[in-house]
Amino acid sequence: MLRNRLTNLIRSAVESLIASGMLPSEARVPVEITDTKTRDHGDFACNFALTATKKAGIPPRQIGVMLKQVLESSSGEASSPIATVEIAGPGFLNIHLKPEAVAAYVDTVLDMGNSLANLAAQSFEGQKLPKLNVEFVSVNPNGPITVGSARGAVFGDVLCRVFAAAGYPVDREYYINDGVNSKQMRLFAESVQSYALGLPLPENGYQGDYVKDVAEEVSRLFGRDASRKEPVGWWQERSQELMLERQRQDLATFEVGFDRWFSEQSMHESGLVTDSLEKLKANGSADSECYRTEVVREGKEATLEQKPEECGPLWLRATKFGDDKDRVLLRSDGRPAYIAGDVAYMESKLGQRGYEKAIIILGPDHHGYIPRMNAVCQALGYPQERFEIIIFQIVRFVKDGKPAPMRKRDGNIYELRDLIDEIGANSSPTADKAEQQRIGKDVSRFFYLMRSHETHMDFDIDLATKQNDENPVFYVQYAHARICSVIAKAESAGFVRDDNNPTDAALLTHETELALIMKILDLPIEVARCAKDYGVHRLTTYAIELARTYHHFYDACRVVQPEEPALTLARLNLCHAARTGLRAVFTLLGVSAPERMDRETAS
RNA sequence: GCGGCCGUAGCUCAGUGGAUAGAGCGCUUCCCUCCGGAGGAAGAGGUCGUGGGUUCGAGUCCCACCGGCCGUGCCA
Repeated sequence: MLRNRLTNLIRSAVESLIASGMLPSEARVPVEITDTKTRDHGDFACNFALTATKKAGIPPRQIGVMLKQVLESSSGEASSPIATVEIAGPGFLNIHLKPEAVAAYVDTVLDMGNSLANLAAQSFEGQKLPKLNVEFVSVNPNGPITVGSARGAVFGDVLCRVFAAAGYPVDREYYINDGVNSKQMRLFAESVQSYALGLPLPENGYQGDYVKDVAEEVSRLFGRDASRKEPVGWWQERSQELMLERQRQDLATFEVGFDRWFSEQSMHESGLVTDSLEKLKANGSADSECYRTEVVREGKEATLEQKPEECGPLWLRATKFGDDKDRVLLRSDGRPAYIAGDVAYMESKLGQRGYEKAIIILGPDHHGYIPRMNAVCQALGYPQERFEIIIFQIVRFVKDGKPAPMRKRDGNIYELRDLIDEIGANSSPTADKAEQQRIGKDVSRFFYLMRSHETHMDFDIDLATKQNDENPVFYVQYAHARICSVIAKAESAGFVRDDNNPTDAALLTHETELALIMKILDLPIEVARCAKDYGVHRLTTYAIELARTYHHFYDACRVVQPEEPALTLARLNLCHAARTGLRAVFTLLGVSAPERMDRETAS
C-alpha cells in the first residue's frame, strides 16, 4: 500500500531522469523503501542513490539531489503522499509524508476488516503461487504430544496461516506412522495390554500415565473380559486409534488443526508403495545389483566407490542424487524398509495428489533425513524445488536455572496438555477449566513463537507457568482489551462508528496517531516476509510493537471528548483500525482477543 | 570425524547489507482532577565470541579459529 505507492513514485522518478538523459539506463537498480529508526530521518527512507551510484557513475548525493527535485515537484499534486524529501548522510533519501495522506489509510484498514492480513497477497501479485502441502507434527501413535513436539506444531500451524493469508493454496497434513509391521507399535500394544489385564510389562515396555489412560479406555469401551481374548493385533489397532485421538484432542486445545490425517498403512494396502518402487526401478534409480555405493572422502576429495555386497535387498541409489549412501528399500526377505513408505508418500503428494510443492517440518533430530529425502524426490523424477524440509531447532527445558529433563517429577513425559494446564491454573486459579486452557494455550503458543524456529530455545518452565507478567502476550492482549473499553466508553457517550457517515481522517495529525496508522499498515508486509523466509516469530515482535504504539497513542491523545465530536469520531475510527490490526495478528498467531482482562489479585 | 544451530545489556532474546545496535524482565526515579496503571516517561547497563576478508557501508555475507548445544542406524 503506502510502501508500494512510494516505490512506484521513486521508480517513475528514476525513469523520468533516465528519459531526460540525466541518469544512464544502467542506473535502473531495484528501488527499496526502508524503515527509519528515528523521526529525524523522516517516515521512510530510500537508499537508491547509494545502490545506484556505482552503475550510474555519479556520486550518490548528486543522484539524491536529482531525485529530490523530481519527487518534490510533484508533491503539490493531491495524489502524491510525499511532503518533502531530504538528502542525508552518505546519500539517503529521507521521505516525509503528508499527514493527511497517512491518515486516509484508516479507512482502507477499516474496509479490509478481518481480511487485513490478506493484503500480503499484494506482495506476490503476478506470481503463480504453488499449491502447497505442509506436513508437520506427525508424532508416532505410541506417545503423546510433548512439550518438544509442540514447538513444531505451533510453528507449522502459524506458517500455514501465513501462507494462506499471502494467497497460497495450502493443505495441512499429519502423517500417521501406523505401519502394521512396526516393532515399536507392537511393543506399545503389548504394554497397553499388560496394563489393561494386569500382566507383567514386556521388556523395555512403554510406561507412564498415558499408557495407563489408553489401557483404561480400552477396558471401558470394550470390556475387560471381552478384550482379554483378543490377539495383539487387535490391541495394536485399538491403542493406536486411542492414542491418535488423544493427540488430536491435545492439538485441538492448542488450536492446531489439520486438513488430512494421512495413514502410512493405507499406502501399503492400496499398492502405492509397490507402484512407487516399480517407478524407481523403471527409471533406473533403484535396483538389486550386488554392490553398495558409498561416498569415500579423503581430505576434500570425495569419490564414489562400489563395494561388494551380498545379493538381496532392493537399493535406492541415493548417491546419484547427493546422498551419502545408498538406501535399502526392500530388505532381503522382501519386507519394505521404512523409507519405502517415504517414497510412496512423496509420490502421493507430488504425483497422485498433484501438490506443486511439499514442505515437511521436522525436529532437530531429523537433519540426517534431508539428503535422503531430497534424493527420494529427485529419484522419483521431481525437481528439487518441489520439496523442502524445514528443521526447527531444539527446545531446551530449564528449571531453576538448570537444564531440565523432559520429564516431570513423577517420571512422566512432559506433555503439551500438562504445560497448558499448569500455565492456566497458575495464572488464573479460580477460572473454569475451559478458561484456564484458553489462557494456557495463548501463553504457550506465544512463548514458543517468540523465538525463531531455527535457533535453540530455552523454555523456562517456572517462568512460563508462574511469573506471567513476564509473558508479553498479556501486554498485547491488554492493548486489545483497552481499545474495547475505550470504544465502549465512546458508545456510552453517544459516539458510534458509522460507515455511512464519514469522519474527517485529516484531523489525525498527532505524531502518535500517524505512527499508529503506519504500524497497522506494516502488517501485510510482515506477513509477506514471513511467507518468504518462514520467520513467523517476527509476528510476535510485530504484535508487541503494535500494542506499544497504541499505548503511546492512548497516553498522548484522549479519544472521548464530547466537546470535540469530530476529533472524537476520527480517533474512534483509529481505535477500530488498531483493533482490526491486533485481531489480525492474533488470528495469525492463534491467540485469543479478550475484550476484558480481569487480574486476580493475589492476596 | 562429518553435518546442523547458536554466541548481541545482569537474565531471556529481537534486529530486511544501511545512519546514533533495540525490547521484555530485573534495578533507580517520576506520571492517575483523565477513556482500564497488565499502562506511560526518564535513567543506569554493550570490545555484537576472536581474527581476517568481501564493499560506498558488516551485528547481518564469506573464511579460519575459540566456546556451547544437538544430530550422525539394513530404527520405526
